[in-house]
Amino acid sequence: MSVTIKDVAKLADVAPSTVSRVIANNPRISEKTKRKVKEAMDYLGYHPNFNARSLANRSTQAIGLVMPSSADKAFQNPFFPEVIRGISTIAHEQEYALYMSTGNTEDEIFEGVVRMVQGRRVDGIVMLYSRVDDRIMCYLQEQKFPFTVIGKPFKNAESITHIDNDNFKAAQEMTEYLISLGHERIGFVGGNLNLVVTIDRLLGYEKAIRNAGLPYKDEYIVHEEFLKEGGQEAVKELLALKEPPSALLVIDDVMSFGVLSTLNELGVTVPDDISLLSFNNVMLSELSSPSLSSVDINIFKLGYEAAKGLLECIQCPEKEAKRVVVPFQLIERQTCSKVSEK
Amino acid sequence: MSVTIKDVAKLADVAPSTVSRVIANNPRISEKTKRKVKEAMDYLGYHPNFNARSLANRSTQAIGLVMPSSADKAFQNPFFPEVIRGISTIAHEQEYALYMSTGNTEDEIFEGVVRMVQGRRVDGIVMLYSRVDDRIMCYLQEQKFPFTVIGKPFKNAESITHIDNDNFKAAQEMTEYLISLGHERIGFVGGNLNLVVTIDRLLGYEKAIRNAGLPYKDEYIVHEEFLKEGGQEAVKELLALKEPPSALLVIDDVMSFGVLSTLNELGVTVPDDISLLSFNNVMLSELSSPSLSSVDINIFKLGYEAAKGLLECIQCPEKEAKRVVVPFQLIERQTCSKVSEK
DNA sequence: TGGCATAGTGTATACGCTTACTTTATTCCA
DNA sequence: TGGAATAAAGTAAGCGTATACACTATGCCA
Repeated sequence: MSVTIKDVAKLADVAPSTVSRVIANNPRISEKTKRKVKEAMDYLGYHPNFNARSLANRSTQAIGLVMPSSADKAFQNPFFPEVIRGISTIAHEQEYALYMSTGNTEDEIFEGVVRMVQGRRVDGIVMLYSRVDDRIMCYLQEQKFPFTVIGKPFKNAESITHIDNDNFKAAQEMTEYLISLGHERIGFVGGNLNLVVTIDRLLGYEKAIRNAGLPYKDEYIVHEEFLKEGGQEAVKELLALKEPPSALLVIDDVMSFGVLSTLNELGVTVPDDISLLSFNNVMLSELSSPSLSSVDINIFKLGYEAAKGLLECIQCPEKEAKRVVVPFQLIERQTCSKVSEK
Repeated sequence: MSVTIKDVAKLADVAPSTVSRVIANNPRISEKTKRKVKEAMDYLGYHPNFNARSLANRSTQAIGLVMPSSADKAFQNPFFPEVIRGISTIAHEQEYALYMSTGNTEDEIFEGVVRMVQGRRVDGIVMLYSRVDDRIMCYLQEQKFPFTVIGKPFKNAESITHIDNDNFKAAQEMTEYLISLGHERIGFVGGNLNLVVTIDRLLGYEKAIRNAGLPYKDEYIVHEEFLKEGGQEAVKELLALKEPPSALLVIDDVMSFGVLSTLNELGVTVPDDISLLSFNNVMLSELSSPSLSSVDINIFKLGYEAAKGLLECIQCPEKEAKRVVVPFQLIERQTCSKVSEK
């Protein structure tokens, strides 16, 4: 059917193994033969069959991506395209292909991962999120299958290569920044509490609040999905407090969009009535009005480093797990201002 | 190393071929043997090796997704996660895996596709976009490789299975809708003119304008990337006209975000000063303020049907190409109003 | 000139699975 | 009871590539 190594060998008048060595650019083959074989390959339009190669090789030249449930609203977050861009950049450099696994339920995703791993479809996996008590991560560890995580693993973080921002520090510094603007009542709008990133940022927030000697109030802490319905309630509750916050630290730009929209409907002006500071600096964050002040967490680099780390794991399995910390940077736009004197 | 069909065969005391037939659920195997073999499989934790299977089988149980250049801003459009959700739903149902191909340049993408196809990594491909004179599509046709397209192929549309909205009609109806609100000066903010969808919608817009006996003015037509920088200029130009439009038909919600933001900065109020109507109804479109009136093009279904069509192509290659039209629906929110009397 | 490195190629087997073909066991009817 | 028909399982040959090992030719030195 399609042209194989044997066809090339016949045409170039060499043995199949020689052709194989030419493909692998084996130094034991003379330049002359290499040229001859390459001509034959071009002439026939030969392309190696990856499946055969994988079988003989025990390597697939593919890496798997594990995304959150596609039913989850988070799936639509522009974070993912950007992180994938980072991953695919290095994957391309090293001629690795990308395999995707998603599903509507957690079970579906798990099942997909098992198929990837056991079926030897990929050489390693990048987890695009880190949640508390993740079944998939446990499974991968049990199987001793190479993987890296974007975010901090909930447990065994020392033994798992992971790429993360220092979310604790970031949240702390950002809270301090808000405090430096004169805000004393700062709310925290978080997302899914099962995500480690939520926890880290909340802790950083708490640290800054306590360091500054401000009261840490539970009613200032709110966790919601970013969608309008949920967010609306949360924001209303916050504003209905006797002493409503004058600034909000929001865990994600998309969530900020929702918050912004709700505030707008309620007739609250940002940043005059309330300041807003969020994380991620996704491409859209400059498109809202007012445009979002946001912490650039360098999503591209998170992806790039995660894939790079994974390829290292694959190539030298005995290498030690490491933690890569990607720097963050505040991008000031229009949603933060000094607290207004009343 | 890992457990193979032979190990299972040995344990179950049958021949490897029998095990293989049990996996394929071949009716020629008695129920008794099936049970015995399945027990052995469970006991050993057996999972078939996909590569070996692909090789023997000449089928991979995987489909490839071709996305636009990741350098392209369009890559970040929430359209893609949603379309992928549709694809992955049916892929999961039929136990197909998803392969992704992206790259920073068109060449990289092309190369990736060639590797997918020639390397037999996938059984078929879904093109997630349709552009004018697309090299990849030509290549796939030449190779007679199964593929489907989301959007309308620029040429040979009859011979390529594709899933599309009736974008011409949609744009026409939406323009008519704006006209019915009393608007006579309607601008069109398009995106990349290399995309077939842009062309179709522009033509629909033109049709409606002409049908209504309104003047079709080139200066009302603008094409920009959705990012702030570009969009800003375009919008400013439109508003600087002697007779600026009172309504804008925008090709994409994300672009609308940019437009909205620019208008805001310019002190133009939506929808009082100018109405805005866009396409796609991505999840974010309700999160802007005012929330976007948008045409729901049923992105999920586009993905679902594209994958379904592809699987049909793969399973019966002689089947004829077909066109699937996914219905659209206007979602009225807050960005359109009757033209204000002056 | 014989022997021995060394470079360059070829041979043959394995990777794990599918499947056409064969063989064996069972049933059933004349 | 013999033999055809059928059901069930086994044998073995690939699928396309990689690679350990074997082999040949050449050059070099003693």
